[in-house]
Amino acid sequence: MGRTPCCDKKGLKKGPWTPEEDETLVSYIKKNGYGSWRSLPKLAGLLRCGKSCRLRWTNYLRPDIKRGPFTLEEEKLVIQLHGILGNRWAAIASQLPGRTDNEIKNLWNTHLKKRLLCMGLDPQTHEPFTSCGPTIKAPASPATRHMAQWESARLEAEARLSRESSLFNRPTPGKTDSDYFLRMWNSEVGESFRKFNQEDKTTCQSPASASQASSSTKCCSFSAVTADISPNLAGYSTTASNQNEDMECKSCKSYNAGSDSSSSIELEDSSDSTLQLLLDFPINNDMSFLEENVDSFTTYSAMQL
DNA sequence: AATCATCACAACCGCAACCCT
DNA sequence: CAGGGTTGCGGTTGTGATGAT
Repeated sequence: MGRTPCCDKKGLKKGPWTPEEDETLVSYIKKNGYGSWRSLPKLAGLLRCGKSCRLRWTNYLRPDIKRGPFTLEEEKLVIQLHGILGNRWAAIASQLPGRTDNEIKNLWNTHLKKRLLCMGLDPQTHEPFTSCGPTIKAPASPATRHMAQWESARLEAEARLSRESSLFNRPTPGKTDSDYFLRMWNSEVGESFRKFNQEDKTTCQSPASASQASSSTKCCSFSAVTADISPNLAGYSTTASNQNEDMECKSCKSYNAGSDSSSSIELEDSSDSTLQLLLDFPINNDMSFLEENVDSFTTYSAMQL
């Protein structure tokens, strides 16, 4: 139907790679780089299609691949980023050095998604389910939406930049979206955004004490992760645990087995999980001004209620 | 010990965006 | 500008490993 598969040529091998094939591919790329995936298999003497070679290299053979289980920090980051970016695995992977999009996708589908479901959270929206499906939540504050859009664009640009810089044997491409983003950031639009934040900071009061409410949680210790990401999620997990403290899904159990440091955690109360998510996000470049505005945004958010 | 179910992850497929001519 | 080729991405599948019965 329609498109013909790329590997339907007779003689091309499919399925798992052998150590010999790996060796051939690695030594060829080390020596010659990967100019064209299409022609690479022929030049390297592999009976594989270019697509298969590229996948094998990027997901398994690349020297900077970090193997082994994901750490708690990495899982936190994946959930944070998924909340912002959705199923854009490549963009998420660009923020986790040594991890591939495929690996993260697998992690999400086999572990994290189930854990969210187990906690009664919609894996797509990260919002609690109600008996009639996902909760319809009041829209985030304008500031939050604005920040989320910029953060999403920034991550995308960063992903592209890191991809481009990693292509050690490929010609430098022309103008890209990242160029565009950087131009935008330095343009009037970016300026107005920065100004907006600055004004917000000066006009808003100090953070309300509303964020002081805290409680401990006992249910799925997965909430150790979600608590850091979103107070809303953590708060919900507490509620869920009250409803059925003995109920713990397999996925959560396996998670608990790997982490026992989270039996009790501090939770904050906030109406805007997206805002908190962004504020929790590790920022170490010129977006650092966002951190400076934690107080004002928290207040702004509270004022929207 | 055998069988079945579930899990984990590597690999494949097809679409869409991008690039080049 | 159009069209064909190439690459990147996300969804899905296949299969070996592991656990449960």
